[in-house]
Amino acid sequence: MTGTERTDALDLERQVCFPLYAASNLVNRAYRPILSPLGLTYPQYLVMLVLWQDGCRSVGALGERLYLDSGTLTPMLKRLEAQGLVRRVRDNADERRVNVSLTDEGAALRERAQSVPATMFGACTNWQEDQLHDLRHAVNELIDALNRRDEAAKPEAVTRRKPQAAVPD
Amino acid sequence: MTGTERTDALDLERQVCFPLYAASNLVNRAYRPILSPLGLTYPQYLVMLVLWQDGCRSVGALGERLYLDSGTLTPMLKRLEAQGLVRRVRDNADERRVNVSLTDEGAALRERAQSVPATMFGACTNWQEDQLHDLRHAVNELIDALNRRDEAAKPEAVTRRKPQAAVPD
DNA sequence: TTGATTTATATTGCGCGCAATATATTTTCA
DNA sequence: TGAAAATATATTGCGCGCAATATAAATCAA
Repeated sequence: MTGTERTDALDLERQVCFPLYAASNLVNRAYRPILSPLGLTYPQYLVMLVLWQDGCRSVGALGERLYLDSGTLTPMLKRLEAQGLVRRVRDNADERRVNVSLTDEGAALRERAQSVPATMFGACTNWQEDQLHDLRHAVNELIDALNRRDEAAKPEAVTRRKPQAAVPD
Repeated sequence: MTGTERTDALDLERQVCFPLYAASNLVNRAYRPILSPLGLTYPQYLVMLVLWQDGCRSVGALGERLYLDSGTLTPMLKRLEAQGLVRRVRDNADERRVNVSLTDEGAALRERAQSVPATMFGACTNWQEDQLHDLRHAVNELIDALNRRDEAAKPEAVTRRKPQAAVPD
């Protein structure tokens, strides 16, 4: 109302993706001191979560779970291998694939990681379980929407990634 | 129930921060083809949003708005300067500061950016305004919670960044 | 079977993010 | 005033993310 011409659509406060971007950076920062004693970065921690949960997985399967491609995963997995946490072995049945599995040390690290979620959110006062639940739900719906948009954009070809649907709720 | 010992807290599906991380990556990817014709990356676009909205700002003030520090901003602002979109000038009153302002070209770019939000979310079918609103609200609450946690962690010193409260709703 | 296409991973180059550190300026206060 | 502390930005080094490209293996088609 002050007279200067302003188009609200470009106001930072109107953006939906900026809080997402900022929160992702803040989360990464918050995890760093918690994961550092385990020798892991946050993306590396996510890879370990998948392997602890699913066991041996190909590079492509890890990428589908985490929405990442080989350009990101290959160097990251090599670092985890150099640390002795995972093995990278060519698949005998299909020599194109590389199977990633846990070493004994990688599997053992799970015990030390048990306290990570509680450390992360235990210190986060004033934050209730159901709010986290709502947030997870809302973000997962955005992920679904972005994936549907990608599929709609190129209907005649397979999408670059074929991520499974975001986890329900 | 299958007998293998499993601790749910480390399941990927239980994580709150992973969808945030994945969504942030997907958003960055989705913005790329939209911003590429403008010669901007998504973080650069955010800087331009602040400058279009606030006008001339110091590096530190930009960092408070975007939750970034000089280690990220300085090289980014140099790239924007090399493109002729912004100016970086030492503050006469306080020679420690560097003020960042728009060039004519940078200010003019705003017109071409007007269509960016609609392009981003216009193609996103099945996604309602109020869902985006809820998402923004939920993520902003997490940002506030993480900031409160940081302040609580080191009460005797000023926090590394002093971000203003996340935008209300 | 062979040649073309598809699939899986690796490589290259670039732009973030950020901790740690360095440098220069300003403020504090003894 | 003058030394110490605080403040603002810059630099360094490293680990992502990802588009584009390369390479090799598997599949498909003629």
